[in-house]
Amino acid sequence: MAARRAKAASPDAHATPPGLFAADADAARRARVALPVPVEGPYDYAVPPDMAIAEGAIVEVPLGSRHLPGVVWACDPPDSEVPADKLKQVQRCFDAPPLPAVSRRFVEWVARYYLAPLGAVLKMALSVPAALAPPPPTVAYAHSGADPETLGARMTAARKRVLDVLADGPPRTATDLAREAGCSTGVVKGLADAGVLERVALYPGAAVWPEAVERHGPALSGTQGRAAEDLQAKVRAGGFGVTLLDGVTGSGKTEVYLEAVRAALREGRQALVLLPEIALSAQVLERFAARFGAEPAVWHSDLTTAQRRNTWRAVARGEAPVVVGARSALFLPFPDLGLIVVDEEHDASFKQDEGVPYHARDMAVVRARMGDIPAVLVSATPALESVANVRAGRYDSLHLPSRHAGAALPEVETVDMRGERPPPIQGHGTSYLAPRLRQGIQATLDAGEQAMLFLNRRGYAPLTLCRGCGHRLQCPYCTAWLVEHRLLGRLQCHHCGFAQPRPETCPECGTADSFAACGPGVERVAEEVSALFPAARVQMLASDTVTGPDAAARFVESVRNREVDILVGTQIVAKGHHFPDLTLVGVVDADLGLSGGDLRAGERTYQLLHQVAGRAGRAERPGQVLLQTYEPNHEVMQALVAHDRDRFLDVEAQNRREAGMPPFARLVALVVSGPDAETADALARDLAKTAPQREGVEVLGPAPAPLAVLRGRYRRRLLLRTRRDLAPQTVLRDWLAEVRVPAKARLSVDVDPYNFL
DNA sequence: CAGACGAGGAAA
DNA sequence: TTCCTCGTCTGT
Repeated sequence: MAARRAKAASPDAHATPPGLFAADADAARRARVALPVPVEGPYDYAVPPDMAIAEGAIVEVPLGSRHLPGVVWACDPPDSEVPADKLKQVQRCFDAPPLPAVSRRFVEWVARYYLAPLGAVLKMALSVPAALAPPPPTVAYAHSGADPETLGARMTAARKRVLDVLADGPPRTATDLAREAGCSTGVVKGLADAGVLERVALYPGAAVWPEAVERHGPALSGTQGRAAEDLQAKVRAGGFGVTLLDGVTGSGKTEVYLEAVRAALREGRQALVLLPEIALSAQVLERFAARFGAEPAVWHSDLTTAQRRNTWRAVARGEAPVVVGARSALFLPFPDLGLIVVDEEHDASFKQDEGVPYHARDMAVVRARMGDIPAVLVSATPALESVANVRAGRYDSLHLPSRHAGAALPEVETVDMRGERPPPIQGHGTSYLAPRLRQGIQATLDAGEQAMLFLNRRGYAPLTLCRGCGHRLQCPYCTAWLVEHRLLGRLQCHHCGFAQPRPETCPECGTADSFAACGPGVERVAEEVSALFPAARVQMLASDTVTGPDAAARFVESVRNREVDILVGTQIVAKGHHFPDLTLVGVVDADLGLSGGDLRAGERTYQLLHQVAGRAGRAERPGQVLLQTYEPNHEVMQALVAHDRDRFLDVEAQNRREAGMPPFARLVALVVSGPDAETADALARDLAKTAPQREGVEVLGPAPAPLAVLRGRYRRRLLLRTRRDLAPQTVLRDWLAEVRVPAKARLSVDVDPYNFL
């Protein structure tokens, strides 16, 4: 209130630009500051009289006993209820670019949509505390523009070389110039002292590459060219719109969207390309670099602090034209973003599982809408959500046919495991490879080609049981079996990280040496393959055996160089590596992803197996794919065999519509957890009792979560389902306002859940 | 989130 | 009694 009066009393208050304080306001000015901590809303602070501040400014404020960075959300908020004597003072304003208005509105929108505290979302946008202090600029040297002769500067051969080197290029450091000119740094410094060169501040950051815009990529085919032109036109015109760019591997979709990126650069605007975290390999980045002639700025979870700081600041200053990043790149402070591309848009890893559970593909669309710019979603196997949006006319679509017109499609067959039980191998025991798959591998080896076996299950065996009493080795903290990892010599829980060595005796009946490994993991399949094909070189690959990008790159090299005959791997072999001599792909258990209560089980299995199948054969060499399944008539298998994605999507859409499931309805998952079953049950019951009752809204559950105990906490699930045209957030807010969550219990809310555990 | 604070257990 | 761990609370 005091602030409002002060402003009204100021004679030229009306002349103050919106978002700025009246310069001469003598009463206490207030700033409403959003903090990167999960408090419900922004807090108000007093602004010292001599401090200049505007909305979006990043400031330092005290909170409790510590000092935190925060973002000015509003200047002199008219509705402040906090009494003036409670206000603490803004300490200082960081010398960093302000958080752009679009970013602020975006943060706010994400928080409201996912029912997350504003601060929890802001934290993602302020993830780089070190970036707030200006980095010490590097000193670089540029032509001062003065004529050496008028300055009376001596012109030695070395000095001449430095000037020549500098003539065709940007300012550089003394070290760089000296190296290029083949002299000592003293020469460069001498020129600067003489006034021929001037010292300029060079901010470390992502490369700026003006020439990239004009660099031409490979020639595009007719369809590709038309698609590229369509996207470029959208980028040039600006304005919000979403386009689904859909085409199989080898259809040139990357080249097409890079043309759109180029158009954004030509407009002088920034472009963001989102990729699933694991796809951000050196390989992919090299491809971008090759295409643009310079490294794009990169953003993912394992950057060093220095890289993070440099990239964040470069983006904020508008100096990073292209950012290639994982989902969190969405929260970078782009001042003038002109395009967002989401590659592999169907990939489930775009949904964040912990913290604020946002979906980066969906939020990319929201970010595009707020920035009034186009978004492009790219995939060979688009998500049903995206396809439904195209069919409903909300998104445009561009389809790219395969460059090799069907020739590259591998032949996909099912191996019916009901009829083709794998016979045990002499002296080895259970087998997981049917005779037909074994023959296929043999034929591939005979032809001098490579084979790959895919099983999306790490370790040796998913279950270990006692032959004496039937006891199953379980995680002490989770409702889950311990997975044997024979290479590591221990049993692991894949949910909480618990690990123990394999016990000597059964903890239940005490029998020694009584354990039996049940079911296959990649390690076990690799073992079997080695026994079946002793002459072949077998390589096993799983996320826990390949550590870091270096190991991955070395591995790719070894397969390319024909140092491996048979490759056995999990998920990580599915992603786009091109192995020209790999002609057979065997899927050990194609049904693996289909069980369980996941509404997208079929869709995901299709996407994964499609991607794996795409590893077989390339261009001139036809590939073969064998799917071992107990359900050869399942629509997923049928669609893969017939290469009929659209029919699969039709069936899947029909099923979802009939079941009243997304994308034809909205879901919010509520997971209740507590230290014991009673606490969890009590809260779940309370929630059920107060469940909203109205048209188009439905509450399913409570039911024990599939992982009924996780990390020692007991879990119950409820599911809120609303009609597509209703906002579940409002319903949920009203509902949750009625329920008191006891201190030791927790309630987590997941809007648009993808994880049904 | 991170620090401050208080309850309850083990060591002394 | 003290010290420490763990869990709960609070922040303008």
